[in-house]
Parts: sequence; C-alpha cells; structure tokens
Amino acid sequence: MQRETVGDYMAGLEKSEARKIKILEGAAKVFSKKGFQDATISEIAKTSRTSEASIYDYFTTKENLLFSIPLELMRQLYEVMEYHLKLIRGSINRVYAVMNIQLLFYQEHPEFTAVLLLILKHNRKFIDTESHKEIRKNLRIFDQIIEEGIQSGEFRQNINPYYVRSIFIGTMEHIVINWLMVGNPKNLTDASDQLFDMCVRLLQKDEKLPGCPLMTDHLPGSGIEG
Amino acid sequence: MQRETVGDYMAGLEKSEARKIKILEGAAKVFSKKGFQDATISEIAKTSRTSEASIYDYFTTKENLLFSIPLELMRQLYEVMEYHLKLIRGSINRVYAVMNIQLLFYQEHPEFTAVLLLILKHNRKFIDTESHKEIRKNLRIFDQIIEEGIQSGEFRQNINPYYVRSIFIGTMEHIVINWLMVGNPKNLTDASDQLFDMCVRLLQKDEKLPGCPLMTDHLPGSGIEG
Amino acid sequence: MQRETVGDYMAGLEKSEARKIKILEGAAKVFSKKGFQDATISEIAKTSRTSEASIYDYFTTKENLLFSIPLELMRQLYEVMEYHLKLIRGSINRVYAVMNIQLLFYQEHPEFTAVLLLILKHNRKFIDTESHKEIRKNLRIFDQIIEEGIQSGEFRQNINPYYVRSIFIGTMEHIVINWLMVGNPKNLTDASDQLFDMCVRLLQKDEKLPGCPLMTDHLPGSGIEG
Amino acid sequence: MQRETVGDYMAGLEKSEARKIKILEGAAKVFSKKGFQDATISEIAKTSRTSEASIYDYFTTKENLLFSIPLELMRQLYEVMEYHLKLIRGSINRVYAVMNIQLLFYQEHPEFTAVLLLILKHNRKFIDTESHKEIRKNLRIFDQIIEEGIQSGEFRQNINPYYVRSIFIGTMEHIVINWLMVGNPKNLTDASDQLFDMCVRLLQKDEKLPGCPLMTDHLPGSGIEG
DNA sequence: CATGAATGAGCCTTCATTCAT
DNA sequence: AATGAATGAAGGCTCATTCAT
Repeated sequence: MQRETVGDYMAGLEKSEARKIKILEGAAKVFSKKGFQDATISEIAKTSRTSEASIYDYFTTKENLLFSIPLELMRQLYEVMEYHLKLIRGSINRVYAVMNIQLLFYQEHPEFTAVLLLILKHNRKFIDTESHKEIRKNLRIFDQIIEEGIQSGEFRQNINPYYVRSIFIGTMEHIVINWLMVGNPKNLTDASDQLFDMCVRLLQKDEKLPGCPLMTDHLPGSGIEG
Repeated sequence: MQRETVGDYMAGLEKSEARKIKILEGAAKVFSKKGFQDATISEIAKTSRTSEASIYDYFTTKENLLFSIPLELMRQLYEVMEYHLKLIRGSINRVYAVMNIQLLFYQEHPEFTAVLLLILKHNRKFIDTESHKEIRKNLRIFDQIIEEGIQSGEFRQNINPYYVRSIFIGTMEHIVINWLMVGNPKNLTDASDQLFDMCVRLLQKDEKLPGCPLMTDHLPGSGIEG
Repeated sequence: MQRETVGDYMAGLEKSEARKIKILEGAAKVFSKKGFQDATISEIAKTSRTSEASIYDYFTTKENLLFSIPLELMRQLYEVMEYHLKLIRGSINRVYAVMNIQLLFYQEHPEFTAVLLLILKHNRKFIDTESHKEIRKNLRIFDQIIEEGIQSGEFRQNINPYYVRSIFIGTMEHIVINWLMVGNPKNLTDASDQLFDMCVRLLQKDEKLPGCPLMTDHLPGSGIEG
Repeated sequence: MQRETVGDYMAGLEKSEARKIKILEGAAKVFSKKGFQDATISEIAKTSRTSEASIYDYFTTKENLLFSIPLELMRQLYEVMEYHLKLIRGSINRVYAVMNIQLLFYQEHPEFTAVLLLILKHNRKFIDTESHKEIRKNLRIFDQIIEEGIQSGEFRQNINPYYVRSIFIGTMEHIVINWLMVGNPKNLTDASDQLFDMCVRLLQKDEKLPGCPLMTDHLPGSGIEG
C-alpha cells in the first residue's frame, strides 16, 4: 500500500522524529488543558514520557514548542484537502468539502484544535511562524475555490472574497470554540450541514436560490409586513 | 437636561469609583498589549498612576481585575443598544443597528476589545463571572431580534436562530480580531456595511433577494418613535 | 468605696486611656489567636472597634503594641499579689498563695496569657521593655519568699533559690502552655494543688517530711531492685 | 567496625540527602537567629550554600521546612536515649540519664534547640506534624521510666506521672530557654546535677530522704550490661 | 542521546505605616 | 482626636532553562 494511514504514521520515522512528535502530542494535551502559561514544561515532559531537558533538545523555548504544534498537522490537513479536492467538481461542492474536512479534522484533533483556536490564533507572535505559514496555505485553498466560483460564474459576481472567507472561517471557528469551551454542539459534523445550508446562500446567484438542490425545502414566503 | 452625558461620565463619581475606573482602563491597556500573564500588576499600577497595593484595594486578584474589565463597559453597551433599538422598526433594520453599534463600540474601545476578544473569550473561568452575564444579556438582544423577525414573518421561517447568531457573532468577532491583530480592515465600520450586505441574505426570504435594496423598504417615513 | 473593682475599672479613666485599653484588649485577642506575624493591624482595629490609624496614635509600632500588652496587667497582678501576701504568714503558705494567684490570673486572662507565654516569653527584644520590668518585679516577689523561707529556717538551708524558682515557674508555665495549646488540664486551679503538693517537697526540710500535713498518705516502700 | 559513626554520618549519604541536611542546618541557624517570620528563604539559601529554588525541591513550604527541622534530630536523640538506657539499671538512675542526655543534646545543638523551644513548641500546627510524633515518642521514654519506678516500688506510689513529667520537662525547658535567651547558666550540664538533686526529691520515698546520697546506691558494681 | 539536578529571575500579594482631611 | 485612603517595601514561591554526567 502506498498511502500510509494515520495509524502507522510514526512507523517509518526515525526514533528522534518519533520522540519529537510524542512531545508535540504531550504539549498539545497539556496546553489545551491548562493554557500556555499555566502549562509547565515539567508536566509536558511527564505527559510525553520524557524529561524536561529532552524537550529542549528539540525545541528552543516553551513558546517555540507551542508554535511548533500546528506545523505537521497543518501539513497533513493540507494534503488531505488537496487529495479530496482533486476528486470534487463544482465550486459549491468544493466549498462544502473544505468545510467538512476542516470540521472533521478539528473534531478528530480536539487538543490540537484547542491549542490552535484558543491559544495560537490570538497570539501576535504566532503570525510570524512557520506554522502560521501553513495555516495561510490552507486558507488560500479556500480563497482559490471562491475565486474559481466567481470566475466560472457559479457564484454571484459581486461577492467580496475577503468577507466571504471571513464569514466562513469566522463562523466555523466560532462554532468550534463553543464546542471546545462548553461542549455545544456535541458533534461538529452535525453542525456542518446546517451551517453550510445557511452560508451557501451567500455565494449563490440570486436566481438560483429556489432551484438550488441544497435549498429545496425553502418555500417562498408571502409578503413583507409594512 | 440634567442627566450626565457619557462625556462627563466620571465627573459625578466618587473619587473611589473614579480610581477604580482608572485602574480598569490601565489594566485594559496593559492586558491588551501584553496579554494576561505577561502583564504585570506593577505596570498596570504605573499605567493607572496608582500603586500596586491600591489595585488590591479594589480587586481581589490579578485575574479578578482582568475579569472585571468588561463589566461596566458591557452595561454601557447594553444601554446604548436598548436606547437605539427603541427607535428602530423592522427586524432587518434592528439587526443592522446591532451590528453597527457593536462594531462601533469595539472600534471606540480597542483596548477593551482586545482584552475581550483575545483574552477573555477563550478563558473557561470567565464564563462564570458577572461580566460574562452581561455579555449574555447583550447576546439575548440579538436573539430576540431574530426571533421577532421570524415570528413577524419578516425573516425566513426555517432559519435556525442558533446558527444565525453564530454566523453573525462569529463573523464579526473574526473581523474584529483581524482588525486587532493585523490592522485590517483599517476601519471596522467600513466593514460593517459590506458584511451586512452578505449576512442579511441569510435572513431574507428567498423571493426578496433579487434587486431588493436593503435597508430602505423597512424604514417608514419616520422610523423613529418620538 | 475605695477599691475599684475590675468591672468599673474603666469608669474613672479618661476617654483616651479607655480607648488605649480597648486597643490592648483587641490586640491581645487577635495576637493570641493568630500569633504576632499573622495578626494584622487591620484585624486588631476591627476587633477594637477603632481604626488602624488610631492605633498608631497610641502605639508607635505593631511590636510596641505587642510589648505593651502586659504592662498594665502585670501591674495589676503585682498589686493583687502584694495585697494578698500582706495577709499571709508562713513561707510555705506564701509560696502556695503566689502559685494560686498566678494560675488564677492566667486562667482569668487566657488571651493575655497566650500572648505572654506563647509569644512574648520567647522574644529576645521583649526583655528590654517596660513590660518585662514588671514581670521581673513579680518574679522578685517569689524570690523574696524563698529567701525569707530559707532565712527563717522554714525551708531547707541548702536549696538554690535560682533553681527553685526555675522549677516553680518552669513547671507552672509548662502546665499553662499545655492548657492553652491543647486544653489540658481543663482547669488551671485544679492543677494548682496537685502541683503544689509535689513542688513543696523541694522546699521542706527533710525531717519535716513525715509529719508534714501535705504528705500524710506516704507509705514507706519496701526495697530497691538490684 | 563497618557501621558509620555519628562523625562521618553524612559520608555515606546520597548527595541529595546530604543537601537536605545542609538545608535543615542552615534553616535551623537562620530560624534560631531571626525567628520564623523574620527569617527569609533567601537567607536560608545563602546560609545553606544553595539556591532558594533548591530549597523548594526538598520542602514544600517555608513552614514545612521549619517543621522538618526536628525530625531527624529527634530520631537521633531517641536512638541515643535507647542506647544508653539499655545500660542503666534503677529508675532514678534512668531519670538522671534521660535528663542528662536531653540537656547535653540541647547543649550540643543550640540552634536546633532554639528552633524547638522558642518557635515550634508554641505553634499549634506543629502538633500535627511528623516531627511532633517523634517528640512524643521521646516523652514516652520518660513516662515509662516513671511508671516503672512506681511499679517497682523505687518511687513513691502516690505520685502523678503527668505532673512529674510536667515538672521535669517544664523545668528543663525553662532552664534551657533561659540559657538560650540570656546565656544563663553558661553550661547546661552544670545545671543538670543541681536540678536533678532537687527534682529527685519528688520521686523518692519519704524515709529515704535524709542522708541518702543520691545516685550511688542504685549503681551496682558494673551497672552496665555487657 | 537523555536526564537529574540546580538555579536565576521575576511577580503577585500583603501589610505596617503615613497623611490629608 | 479620629480615620479613610494610599503605598513602599519585601518575601514566598514558581518555572523555564541550563549543564554535567
């Protein structure tokens, strides 16, 4: 088999790389539970089954360790996105896929997600890191889909890609943060379809709305109260 | 009129209350610049032109100080919202007003906003504070408007208020966070209209979409109750 | 009436002196409960129904306040001792009286006693205070009785007054400290007679022992194990 | 002999245990000079030739450090007591030995003694510590000797062991505290014999008092078990 | 490589004390 | 005379980080 699964992902790695990943996982676990400042290197070492000093063999500082958490995972996400998007035609469908994959990924990596959305996204220094570059790479996938949709005529012509992205990303992250903080909704993917049903209206051409397969249940209302 | 305006707000306060507000302002300034942990009480004291010990006359702990920052401001925001909404008819117009007031408020209090959106919103303990209660009170204003719009028939009948709120709040906060972190957009209220143009599509009935000039057909001649 | 009772003791005092005593009482209460360092001027002020600043009108420092606590009370004790001893003849009886009065005094002023025996007696600086001078004055009463007893021939000739005093004072204080710390014995005066029965043997002449009224029940034992 | 003597006691210890002892010694030195509150961890660290942080590797709090000071020493004292008492016959002789050993021990460890008698003995929390358990173990040695003396008929039958102990312990501690506070007597063991001469009268049968040269008639030729 | 052990640096928090009213 | 209000000064404790083994 050519594609390695997540399961045996670490199988082919050198021992050193494997330990680095162990540390990152432990760090994600501890950071997500305690926050950056309340997490201690000591606890991360314990969680990673290694020593504090060893952590400093792989990461220069505690902050560097924090910032390194998304690097590999965002690359994985990027690959998964690319892989799936190759198979999907139609901008709307591609937007849907991106949202779904993203939310699924968050759901499967709750600790990483907590680190990303509750800690890193609000850290100004994080913007200058390699990890953030990976995040922007992922964002660009979304941007491209929107632009393609506009150019192909599948989307409304007068939408502003920046605001579309803001709405999609902002909404998703808002939902995910609620999921992380108060456990609501229970299941992120449950939210996915509902969210999409709403958000997609932003993209669709006006005349398409009634016939849009995603919007079949929308009965035209009567009038408007004066 | 005899009631004090916002301008001379502090004029009528006792000295003790005035100092408390000074401290909260200094704290917002420092917390917004440094984050919670990197901010020191010493620097907050200096910024507030008071002593470290005095801070502890008004707030029990550093965290309590942090959590106290939004209390008064969120009450002010609530009052402003209530005041303006009394004058506005039509659910769409009211949604627009809420977004505008909110964004304007953020823009006018960037340090407070940074504390709120970059620090407090991701702190689990914050949820149990009095300040957070005020925030929920503000959210309920939004919820009510949505529900009224549905019941009055002005909005689509099959929208899910939870997701509508998530989209509006999530998007706004995303925009505001970008504004705080990278200075883009330069002006929050510039974003307001663009955002609204898009978001409003989520609420409107399908047949209204084409060509409906937003924000005009709901404003009766006066629109403002005497 | 010439002798004022403890009850109306404060009646004849100036208001200022009355407040000073109030403070000393509050201080004794708080110091006895918390110890010197853990007691705060703030709590003493509250307990004394006065303000922190007022305390500093009467006492220069917290330590000065502590050291001032025994001054008046030790003078009272001295007067009580002198008053009673005038009526008592016989060195043994006088020793007994001193012990009794002392223990009774401790029992009636448990907070003062705690301050004295748990805090002040182990403070090197206290030795140089006016209060300590009063304490030494009281000790001298005891010393005099012992010396009189020796000179009158009522006590053994070869006793060392220093060690006798050490035994009596050391034992009493040990008992009182236990009473303060673990509540045992419940009643100090209960201990008084038992203690005296034993301690008095140190003073009595050897040939007096068999006939001594305090020692009537002593049956001669048999032998000594080799 | 292979067993380490007291002299090279620290030789066989692990480095970590040796450092712990160094800290305890430094702590005893500083606490005895300054008292608990006025002693600073910083000064203890300096005195122990270690860092403040290291102290917290071995002791959880400053108070825990204080309370830990007697633990090992009281164990040593217990062993010394047991060792010597094995060699001594006669309850009077054993009482004498206990007093002597105790006072000698105090004299050899003046800083420890100051901590014990000037700080710890008056601390209510100390009662619940492991160290206090050791102290009670030592007290029980004394109690047993008294009881044995009563049962063997060597002592008066009607003495109350609680008061006997109070007298012996109270007196000794009183003397030792004076020695610590005002340097009088110069030499604790000088006091020992004088004190014993007096105190022993409390124990002896009445008829024995006249002319009985203490400490001779209980010592058989050898007195020491091979 | 891995790590046990050690520490320098720093901050929150507390009060005794002062002073203007 | 009395006090509310303000603060300077100080110390316990915590960790990120280093380094010898």
